[in-house]
Amino acid sequence: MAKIINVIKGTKDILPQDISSWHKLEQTALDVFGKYGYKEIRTPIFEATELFARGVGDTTDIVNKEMYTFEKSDRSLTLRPENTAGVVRSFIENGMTRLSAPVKLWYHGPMFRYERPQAGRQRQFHQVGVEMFGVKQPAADAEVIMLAVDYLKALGLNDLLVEINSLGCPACRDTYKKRIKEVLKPEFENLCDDCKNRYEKNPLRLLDCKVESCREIFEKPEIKKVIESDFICEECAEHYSELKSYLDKMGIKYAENKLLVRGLDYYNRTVFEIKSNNLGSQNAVCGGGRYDSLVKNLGGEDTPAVGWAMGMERLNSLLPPILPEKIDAYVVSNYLPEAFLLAKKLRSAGKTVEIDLANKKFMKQLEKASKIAKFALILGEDEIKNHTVSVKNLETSEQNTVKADEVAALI
RNA sequence: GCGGGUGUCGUCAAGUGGUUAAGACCUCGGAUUGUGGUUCCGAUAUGCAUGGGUUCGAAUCCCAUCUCCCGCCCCA
Repeated sequence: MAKIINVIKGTKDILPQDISSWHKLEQTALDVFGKYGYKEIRTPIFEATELFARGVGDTTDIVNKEMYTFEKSDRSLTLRPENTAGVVRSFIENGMTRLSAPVKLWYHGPMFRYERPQAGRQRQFHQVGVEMFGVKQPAADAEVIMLAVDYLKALGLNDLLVEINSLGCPACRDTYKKRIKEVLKPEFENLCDDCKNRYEKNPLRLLDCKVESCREIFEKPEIKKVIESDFICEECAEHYSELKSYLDKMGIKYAENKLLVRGLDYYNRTVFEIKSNNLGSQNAVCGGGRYDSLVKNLGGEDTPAVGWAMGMERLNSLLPPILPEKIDAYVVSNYLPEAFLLAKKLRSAGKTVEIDLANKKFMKQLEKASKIAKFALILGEDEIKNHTVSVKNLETSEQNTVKADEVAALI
């Protein structure tokens, strides 16, 4: 035998026995998002590399080490590692700025990141997400979070934790970063390697380091004071508290998490995650936030926006498995032309029908029928002669011989 | 990218240096050429992730590579 070829590391087949859950995720998205006025958008799976460098941020891990990038005719192209940049690109390019705000879009599809695979993390994975453009008020943040919770509820997922935080605007965040860096400067040499790296790249990330020695440093009073200070400016604080009051009024439970930072550069003000305890260490099913400067940074008109994405594989692993359903009927016959005609008629009437195509023995056909179908439709010499079909209920073993036209009504 | 574990049929597995690699499920065939789902009989790994090595002898020991899993980093 020839050597077999395996799937690429970090990718997976979605097999027929698992496809129903995927349909459920997609159908529920269509239903729930539709009710909020979201329209589906499908953008290409690869884009100009520059889109992600400028959109996601060229200091992020995603852009720095996780992208599948290739050259073609002097152009650098990249398999999308996430879809916000692509949707924003399309929003700008197709003049959606001119549409009456808010513009509400949703998508689902494969994303690609070159990471070490483990539970809940693949190199090709799928996301479903929403983006809302044109509303700067915190009501938009609230609705988008509400939508996420609604979607999860519609899937039967209630036992999840919503965490929120505000990163402030670029101005107040920069001040905060500077103060953190200042107060930590004398301790720099004592930080772990990861933290030294974060110190330069993303000081906000320093705060949730798990290394003991770092934790001790952050516990020092003068440092703790800076870390825990409310750095965000008045306007941002108001935006944040308004969001919280909406969530309170809607009965959406959430926890505030000051350490919630998120790794994509484009977020400002609201960020949030939805977590599960049943996912191992990759415990976030949903992540998102506000990104008011992204449209402008990508060459569009200054347009506020907010959105989120969920990992569909992670959602799937939280969903109970869907058992395969039996088909309506299996035609048991060694008279193929007649069997084809019967099946065709029933399929037109909306039934799911299969036929034995291999001319197997009667008993084998019936055995097969009992495994996969609710009814066996026996079509033998006698039945054909009399234009009848013997309809056998495979659960109750009841059997009736009826006119061929009457079969559809019985199954 | 770093650290730890793992890998025997389509699936779940026994086997820890000595001749033909248990068993179960699934699949297929027969008992059973018009009545199934129960039962009974039979078939199915010249091979143990892959490639080397040690040995008279390797699924079993050693080395390398790969996979998947777990943790870190990061993220959905």
